[in-house]
Amino acid sequence: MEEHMILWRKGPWTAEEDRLLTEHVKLHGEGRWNSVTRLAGLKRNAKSCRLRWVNYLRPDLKRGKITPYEEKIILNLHAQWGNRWSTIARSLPGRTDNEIKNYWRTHFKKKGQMSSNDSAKLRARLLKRQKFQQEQHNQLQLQKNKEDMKNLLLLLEESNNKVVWRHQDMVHEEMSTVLYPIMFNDSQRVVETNSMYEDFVLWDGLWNLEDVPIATTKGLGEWCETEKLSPEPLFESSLPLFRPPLFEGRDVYILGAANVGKSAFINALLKWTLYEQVANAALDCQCLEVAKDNCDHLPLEIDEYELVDPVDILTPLEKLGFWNGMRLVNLEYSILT
DNA sequence: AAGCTCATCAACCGCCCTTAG
DNA sequence: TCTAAGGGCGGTTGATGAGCT
Repeated sequence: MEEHMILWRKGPWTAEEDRLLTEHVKLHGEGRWNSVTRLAGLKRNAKSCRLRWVNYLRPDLKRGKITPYEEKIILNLHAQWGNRWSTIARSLPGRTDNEIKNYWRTHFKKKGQMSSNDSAKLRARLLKRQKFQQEQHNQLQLQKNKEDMKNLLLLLEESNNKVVWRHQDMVHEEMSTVLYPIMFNDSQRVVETNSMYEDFVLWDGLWNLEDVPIATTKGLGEWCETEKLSPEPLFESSLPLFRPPLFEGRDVYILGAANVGKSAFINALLKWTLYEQVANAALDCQCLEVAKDNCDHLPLEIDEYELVDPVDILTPLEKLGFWNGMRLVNLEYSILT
């Protein structure tokens, strides 16, 4: 009854009001906002107090601009959840639903049709990612075989064995000899199994080999032995160190360095993993850490050093074709989980 | 310099859900 | 079971400042 007689203050909060509210919360904790007015001497209603605390005074709030990485999270989550701002905010510690909502409306809402297109693309991305993850899950049974293969690779590396490549003659010199590993010397092990074929379907979908604009003289389906990788030491200290990518909660990271040559990349892949595993790793991880240096092939803007969604790299690369994908070796990047 | 436009964001509003009595 | 209080959430408004003409 008494409350109806109170003229609640509205509008911007003063420093004194902030101080009173902060003191009150320190003493009594969050909640019971209706009592704030009485106990703290504020002429604000309960909702106003709660909002002020939640959106502005809370000590764990992150100040400053939304980072590109946060923006990508917002975009992805909005594609997934729509306008469920509080749900999105839970994935961004220190950011409030109000802040995210405002950011979205400011930066994306007005783009109208374009944003809906983006949203559709993002949904497609998410579906694609989910598909990859599902594929990966389905292929867990094959994991052991791949682990064996990896071990074999290590053995091969040590014994300087021959590697069989799938070769495509490339017009561009840069692309003339880079290959992706399929199988090993027959004497060691032929890994052209159904599972490998499925893996290639998967990989081919990622890089869209059929869309490679550069002519090849050998058929896409043609397998041939072409070259042996260099027996010299695989890595200098600054060269990339690839670790076996994911698989069910295992740490995944790929550390690269600037000016990494493609052979080093290939060797690294040979040393540690298969392409599709790298692809899955990239798609499965949260972000890539990308440095500006030597990433001019990246299909997105990089400011200094930042985290990006791997999909933002891989999806455009998919359109460029497999060989351009190899340019990833020129990046300094890491995959984090 | 003045006026206008636009972006930004704090704050408010109304609806809804949960919970306690 | 009903009701009111408390609180969460998404949509909207309005003040402010920066940039442009």
